[in-house]
Amino acid sequence: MTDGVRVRFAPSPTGHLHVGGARTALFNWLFARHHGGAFILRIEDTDRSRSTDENIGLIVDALRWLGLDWDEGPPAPGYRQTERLDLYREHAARLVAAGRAYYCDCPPARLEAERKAAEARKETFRYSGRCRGRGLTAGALRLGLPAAGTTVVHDLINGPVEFDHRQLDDWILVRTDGTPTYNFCVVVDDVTMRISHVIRGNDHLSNTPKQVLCYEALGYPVPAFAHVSMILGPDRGRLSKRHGATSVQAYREQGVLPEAMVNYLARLGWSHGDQEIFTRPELIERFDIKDVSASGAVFDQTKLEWLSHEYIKASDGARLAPLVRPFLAEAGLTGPDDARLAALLETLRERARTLREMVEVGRFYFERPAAYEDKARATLFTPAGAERLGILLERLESLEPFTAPAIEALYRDLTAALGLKLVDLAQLTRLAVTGRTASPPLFDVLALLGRPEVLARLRAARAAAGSVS
RNA sequence: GGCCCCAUCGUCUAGAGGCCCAGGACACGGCCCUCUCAAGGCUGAAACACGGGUUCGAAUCCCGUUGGGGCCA
Repeated sequence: MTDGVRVRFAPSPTGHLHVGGARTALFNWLFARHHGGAFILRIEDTDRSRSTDENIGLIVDALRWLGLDWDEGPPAPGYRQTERLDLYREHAARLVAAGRAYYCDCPPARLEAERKAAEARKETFRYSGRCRGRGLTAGALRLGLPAAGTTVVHDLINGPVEFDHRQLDDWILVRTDGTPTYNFCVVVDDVTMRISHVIRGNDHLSNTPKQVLCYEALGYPVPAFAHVSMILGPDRGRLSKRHGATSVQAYREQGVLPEAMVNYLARLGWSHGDQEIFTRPELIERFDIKDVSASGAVFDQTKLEWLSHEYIKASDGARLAPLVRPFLAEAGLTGPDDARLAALLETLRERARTLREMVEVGRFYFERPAAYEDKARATLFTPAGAERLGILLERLESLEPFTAPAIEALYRDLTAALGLKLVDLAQLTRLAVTGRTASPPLFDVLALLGRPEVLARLRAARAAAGSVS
């Protein structure tokens, strides 16, 4: 039955969209699209102190940037837990009525003391269940679990995982103050949204048996589960801020292309033979939750940047131009019109891993060099260098047409006439025009810059070379 | 501490008992190309955590150990 697939991504809006969350969202989305099912976005904002509307906006933006569209969810009403409190209350009441849940008035201080005592005896603390059957009508609501037996979670990634009921507490569904707990909300939400497959982080696997028991107590069918491994930092610990950028937004700001991010995240813990690069349709077609790895994966920014580079190389200047604009502005630069910008970017795409790098590498296109690389300046801007710049200035002034092939011919002729190597004049010119020793092919750069600009830069360089000596 | 998950090159992974003295990719080294830097081509180094089983045969199955992660607190 592949037609009833309904999956969800349920972030807590307590911050940016984390790459781990993004990957979970992606796997859900791919699963839904592969099976022609529905992808639902739900906001788990019961932690009001840390959940903000601003964060919801951030997460929504990040998902949109990644191209993960949802079939149900915000801005439509009813997809935020704070809007669903009645549902939780209603289901809690049903469990009480069915005798599957009971109230407990054990003071937290006493439970805490028992916990400490158990710890001192090196034992595992488990709530005793002493309030069960007392017929209380107030307090914390607990789900009565079977005292013996096991619950098996049939996980699509990890296989069957068995949990012994003796290890499980009668867990709290609703706190004494009336607020439902996270795990209970999740069950009620998944049930009422008719979720068929729960694809989420590995960190929820341990809570799953309790949830399964809750589904059963409620008389609902249990969905299929797939627990995706966590994303790790270089030290194999949970990926956190101290490892560097962890939010999707941060990579977006670095100028990583969204399709690269998606491709990278997809390949992190999932694979399809030896294939590394996937188009979105390929991803949808080939994705199978069963092929997702059960082990944790280290986030490798270098590989992400390699993919970003691959996608940048594959994009033409016209596509890149609008994407680069914000990065130009950020660098305090103003670019030319789209057509011209596109032409410039053509020479940059093989040399930049990110959009931001593109601006750095091509900076000279947008402003005259503010300085020359020191070392090169010392060896190239010599009296002889100044003289050669003078000759170049003179020749270039009358060159017709001012195109890359013509410029190259001029350089080759002149090089031979002066008994030099092409590299000698090329590097001298490169430094003069770009301020650096590395750039896109020189003759293309000169042609793109145009004669007036080239001459102006050569003159400035000649002056600088003259002042050195 | 108890329970749960995980374990192939530095990293992401292929591998579902013989095709593997382990393949691909990133990163790294070398060579080629070349006006520089890239890109590209070729090439090199680099792994089955350990110990027991099962089997004619194990990276692949089982058990244990170690290590890492998670949940409960």
